[in-house]
Amino acid sequence: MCAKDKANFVRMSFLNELNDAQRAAVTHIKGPLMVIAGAGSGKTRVLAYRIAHLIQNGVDPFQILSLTFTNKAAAEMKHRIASLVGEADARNIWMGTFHSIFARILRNEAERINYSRNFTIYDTNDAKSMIKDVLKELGLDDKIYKPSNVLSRISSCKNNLIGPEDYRNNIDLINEDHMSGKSKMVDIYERYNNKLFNASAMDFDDLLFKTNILFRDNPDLLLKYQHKFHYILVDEYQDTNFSQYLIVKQLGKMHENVCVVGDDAQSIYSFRGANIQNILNFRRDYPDYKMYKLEQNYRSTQTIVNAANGIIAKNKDQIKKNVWTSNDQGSVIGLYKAVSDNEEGAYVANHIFATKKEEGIDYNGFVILYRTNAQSRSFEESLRKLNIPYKLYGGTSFYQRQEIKDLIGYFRLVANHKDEEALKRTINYPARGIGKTTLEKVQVISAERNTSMWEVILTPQQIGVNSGTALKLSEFTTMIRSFAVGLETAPAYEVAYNIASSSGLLKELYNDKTPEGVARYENIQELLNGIKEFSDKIDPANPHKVNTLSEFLIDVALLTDADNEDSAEKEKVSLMTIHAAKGLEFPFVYIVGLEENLFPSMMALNSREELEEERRLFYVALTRAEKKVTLSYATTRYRWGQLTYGEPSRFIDEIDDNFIDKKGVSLNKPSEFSRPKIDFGKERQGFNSGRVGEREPRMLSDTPDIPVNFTPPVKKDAIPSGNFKKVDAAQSKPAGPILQLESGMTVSHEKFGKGKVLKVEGEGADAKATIFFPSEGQKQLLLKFAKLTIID
DNA sequence: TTAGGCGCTGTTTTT
DNA sequence: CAGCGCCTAA
Repeated sequence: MCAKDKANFVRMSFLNELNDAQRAAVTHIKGPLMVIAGAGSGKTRVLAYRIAHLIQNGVDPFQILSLTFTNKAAAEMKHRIASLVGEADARNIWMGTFHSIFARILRNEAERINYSRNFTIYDTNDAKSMIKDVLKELGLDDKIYKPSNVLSRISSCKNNLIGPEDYRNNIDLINEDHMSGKSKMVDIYERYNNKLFNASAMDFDDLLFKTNILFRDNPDLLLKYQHKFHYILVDEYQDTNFSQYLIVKQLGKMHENVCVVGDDAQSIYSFRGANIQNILNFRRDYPDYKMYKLEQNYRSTQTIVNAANGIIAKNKDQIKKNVWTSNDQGSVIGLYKAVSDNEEGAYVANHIFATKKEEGIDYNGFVILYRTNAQSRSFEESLRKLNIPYKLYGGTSFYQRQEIKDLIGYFRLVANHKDEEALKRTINYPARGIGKTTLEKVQVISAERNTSMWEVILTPQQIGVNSGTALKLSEFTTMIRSFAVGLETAPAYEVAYNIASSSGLLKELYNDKTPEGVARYENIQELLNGIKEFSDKIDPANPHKVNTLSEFLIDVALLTDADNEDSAEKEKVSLMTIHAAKGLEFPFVYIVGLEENLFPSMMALNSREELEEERRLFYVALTRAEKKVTLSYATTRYRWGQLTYGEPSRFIDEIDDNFIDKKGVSLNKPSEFSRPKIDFGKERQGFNSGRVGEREPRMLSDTPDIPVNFTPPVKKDAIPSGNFKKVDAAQSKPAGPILQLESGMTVSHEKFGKGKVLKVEGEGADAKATIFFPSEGQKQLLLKFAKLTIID
């Protein structure tokens, strides 16, 4: 078979793998199209095949712009396309997240918007820190103007392309601020933007905002990119915001070969400005668009598909579609009620261990999904106890760690001297006697002169510090400048290593022999190793090219450690938030922490819209599963260091009884779903002293034997939590004796004094008594918490 | 100027 | 519980 025939053969065979709707979407070449793709309906496959199909029909990969939601999705897509059309073509497609693609374009065209191509991308922490500085400069109270609130308001403005000027002219916004007592909001916004500019920095939203500005103010450039991108594809279209929508619209104007793929039922990013409206806008902008609906689910069992359909049907806002599957019925959804967050962790870990054995499937087939990152701890601990390897996605990512940010701070400052957040971070770490006082002076002067801090410390004599400090400042600027040698020309690792060691940072960490210090040193080594790898990588198309630190820095702010796929794909259980799981699939899915106020989140109970988004999130979670879903919740949980009581999530009850097995729960606790509410208001102090959970009976019928001398692989990515002591302490502390009370007894309570027992219910750990205290009235107390003594 | 201790306060999801 | 800002001692 010659190459051409082979290509034809491949094409024929991959088109045959598609169903009618999929094939129609893939082979639709010219003109706008929208693909509404139900969960598990082969959306990624359609996108990948469509791109492959375009290339096979003579489209130059350089003319294809494919926008994905995460870097990971982009990498996966490239991989798939490479297997269809070959590595060389796949590499040349413009594929990535909105943020990374347009950061790249902004760097290339930086001078058009008065920026240097070395601009820094500020992450959320940098941005918040800058907001705090703005508040200080304006003399505003950060209790009223909470930095995170301010930032999210600014962010939503930017996502809707409302700049400070527009804000000032927008009566509604100004009124809103006035009503809420935050009339200075617009001043903060303006000054914040100004400071970003002085620091030669952009926040995440700026990357999109400034792209719009760039295209608005430079028609020639817009034309250039319109010409360039003959074909545009947008994944997860339901999660794009207005700013992104407009970029796509502008770029697509010339060829109108715009393909958007999405599912309104999986829209879970409205907090980030995502707007369903964009789907309607698309219809308006391209009246002759074609729509394809992918409704056959290939991923999940009938049980899962039907349960998920039932859930989403409870939402009012949605595009009607009929997701179905011809897969097996499969097993019912499991439900487990745990008495504590730790016990929930133990149950899930044990269940995974047992299921793996039973099904002969490896650990990659399992995922634990939770609503908030903070929930990961109990699962990590339980998995470690069973020596089950796991990988934690999200959370405090590698790049967010203090020591990593410190070193990258140096890199950033070297590349962009104006980077104020980097300067603040590095100027006195390691300590060089440039303290708070000096820094404040510098900040005040730079604000007065409307310039960067770097500019100010270049001439330290002018800022009224003593000569010793002035000397230290000029030593610092000299050092930073010396680091810049080779930034654009030498291999990244050489420059990076020199900075790490000459700045004194490496030594500082090396000298710290505490366990945390050692871990930090190792993390720095890991970063340096990563840079070494980057340096050594050879581009086959350009083998003599040097990979510089400047290039390494370009995308570092946009990386999350989910993108650092482990080189060796060792088998591991995945732990992540539901948001992070979007687009992924696993045979066995555990959705945990299904409690009111946690999932749905307490923050989302104020409106129908918010609750519906939580419900879509639950829908996304369910539809990640291929074979089996297991739900769990805990009746008690530590939140913010406090023991709290939870009720089962409403979402559990929203699942049709045919698809869920509630036996495990009702056997333990017949009255669970109608458990009387207990007012714990006054007893709270009492609860703090007692710890629950750890010593509860496990209630597991299938608890596997735990291998005693299983040697755990040392896992770098299994993040040391350093928090084991506390758990162990809690475990070894025996539970207070549970008194055998009977009604009629007189007892004494630490806080409430003497009281008379009226009623005793339940047994063991769950026993509770109704007691009448003359001073307090009638109380219901759980005996395992209440410190009671029997008087007679 | 720095380090360390104390008390206060939020409590979601992410590029 | 964590991360912070504020205070004090050296």
